[in-house]
Amino acid sequence: MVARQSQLFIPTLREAPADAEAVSHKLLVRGGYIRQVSAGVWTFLPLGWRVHQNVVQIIREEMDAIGGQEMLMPVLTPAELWETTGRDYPEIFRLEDRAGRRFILPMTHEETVTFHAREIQSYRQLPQILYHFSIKERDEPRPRGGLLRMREFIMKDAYTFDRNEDEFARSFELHRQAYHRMLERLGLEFYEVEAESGMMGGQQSQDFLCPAGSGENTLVTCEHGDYAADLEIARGVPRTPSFPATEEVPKEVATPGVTTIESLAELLGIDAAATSKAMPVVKTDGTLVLGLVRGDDRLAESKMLGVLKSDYRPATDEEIRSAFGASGGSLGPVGVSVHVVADDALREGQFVAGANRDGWHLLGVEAGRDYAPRFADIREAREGDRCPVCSGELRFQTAIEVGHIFNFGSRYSEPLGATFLDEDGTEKPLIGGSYGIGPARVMAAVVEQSHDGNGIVWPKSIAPYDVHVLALHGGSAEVLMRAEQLAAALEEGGLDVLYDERDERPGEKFADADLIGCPTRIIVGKKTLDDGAVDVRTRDGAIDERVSSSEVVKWVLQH
RNA sequence: CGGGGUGUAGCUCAGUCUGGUAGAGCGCUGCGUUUGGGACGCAGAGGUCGCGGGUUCAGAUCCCGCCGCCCCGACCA
Repeated sequence: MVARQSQLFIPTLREAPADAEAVSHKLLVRGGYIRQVSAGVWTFLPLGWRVHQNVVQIIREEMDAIGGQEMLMPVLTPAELWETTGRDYPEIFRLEDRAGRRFILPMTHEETVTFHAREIQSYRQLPQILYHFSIKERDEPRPRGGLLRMREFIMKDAYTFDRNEDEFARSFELHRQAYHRMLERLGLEFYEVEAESGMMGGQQSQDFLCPAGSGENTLVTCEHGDYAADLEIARGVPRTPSFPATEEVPKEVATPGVTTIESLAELLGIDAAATSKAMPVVKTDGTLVLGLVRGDDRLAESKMLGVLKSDYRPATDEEIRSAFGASGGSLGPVGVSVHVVADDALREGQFVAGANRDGWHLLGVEAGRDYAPRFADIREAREGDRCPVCSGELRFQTAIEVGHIFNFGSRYSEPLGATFLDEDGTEKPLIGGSYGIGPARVMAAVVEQSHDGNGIVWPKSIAPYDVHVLALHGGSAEVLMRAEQLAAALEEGGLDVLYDERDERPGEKFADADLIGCPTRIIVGKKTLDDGAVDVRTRDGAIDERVSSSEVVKWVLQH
């Protein structure tokens, strides 16, 4: 049935809501796609739900194509299930039923799916690919940017179960390829990057990032296209510092009142890159570790997390004082008893370092000679770095993480006792993987990448309607009749048609059509009625031409 | 959780400093004119000024407390 715009709930807005910042947030609200109910909680209005469903369908088709089996797991989940695996995150919503039984609203379904996977008995039943589209609840400390970070959202999460890591690698590869296919069909520019594995220490963990005007990730790519990574783990090659004269042994220099790299470099008249910066941190087990990076670099927290294999926090002033005998601005690696993790950039050359004595620094401090660190890549890549593969220039872009796939091994199957009997007769835990993608974030990413000053430019694959027919009737019954006939004929041809027969002025209809952003627009008005034609134009502006009424359906189907 | 901002009509906002009848534009309803890029005229509807307490003859406005929302940071399987 043709969708008659006068009867639909498409509340378009002339102005963007005052609290919107991201383009996708503004345009989706203005276009009548979504509305906010509370912080991070959104309703998909009819138009928005159509797009969401289109995204879902593409994901579903690609999942089914690799043998995925769709199912549905519940939101309401007994708390014990999560207690068994020891996942205890602050962003989990908790609740009780009337009898005091405790439940959680899960943020993901590893526990539940593994609970079911206990019914897998034999290697003969492997591998398995199970997935569902379900609502996730996360008590996010700070939701933001419309659909970019929500507290309640729908995610497609898939789970694989395999006999061993080799078999798992095949399941993982299937998903990688499926993700590439779905994102291509969704019309997104995306990069698959190695993801931060953090505390969970997944062996394989890939993120799918879409460059966008807004987003929470920073995508680092090489100008030559041979390197892409999330900033959190990106490796960049920093410039070579210009070093001052070398010293036979570290030489003390008075630096009264100097506690920042800027003032240190200025006082000594040297390159900030020829200094080092000490960051004392304390691991969960209470051990103090000194992180050391070049003066012009920043410590990359997730890299440090990977190196220490433990959560950590900055040391307090008291801890610093008792371990180094000096305060924060004067710390260095020479003569200290704590473990030193030095960034790879400090391997070669002599650097200025704190002397562990307030108001003093050391010139000519050389790793290996003056202190024995453990070297690691712990610096955050930054503008001006060169590509680690080809030395090309690195680019930094804001990006949206739309998907994440990773290996969770036996992280859940062991505690939940999901084992199977292998060919050799031994009982083994299932090897699992998780594969998530958020249709709402996909929508936001598409809008971020595909819009103009007037509104959204939907790709054909997920547009709410294929064709937007505008009847510029101005009271003319004949124009209305012709437009209706055309809309019906297009539907007949298998297209989804949004038919604007509202009693509005042309300018308003054009503006709304631009905002809503259907790929093809057909304008029926008095102007073209006489020569039995209509005006057809594509939302991306590529085509704008007059087509004879009898040819329109064919035209649209062919373009 | 720290920092900043904000809350007045459906939307965007003025009014708050300096207390005294609650406003504008857009939108909405009716009638008329108009009709290929957000028209015009006339007549109308619509607000416990986020919530609670206090000061005052009088509070949108001053004071105290709370809440919502936005941005930056922390956090983010």
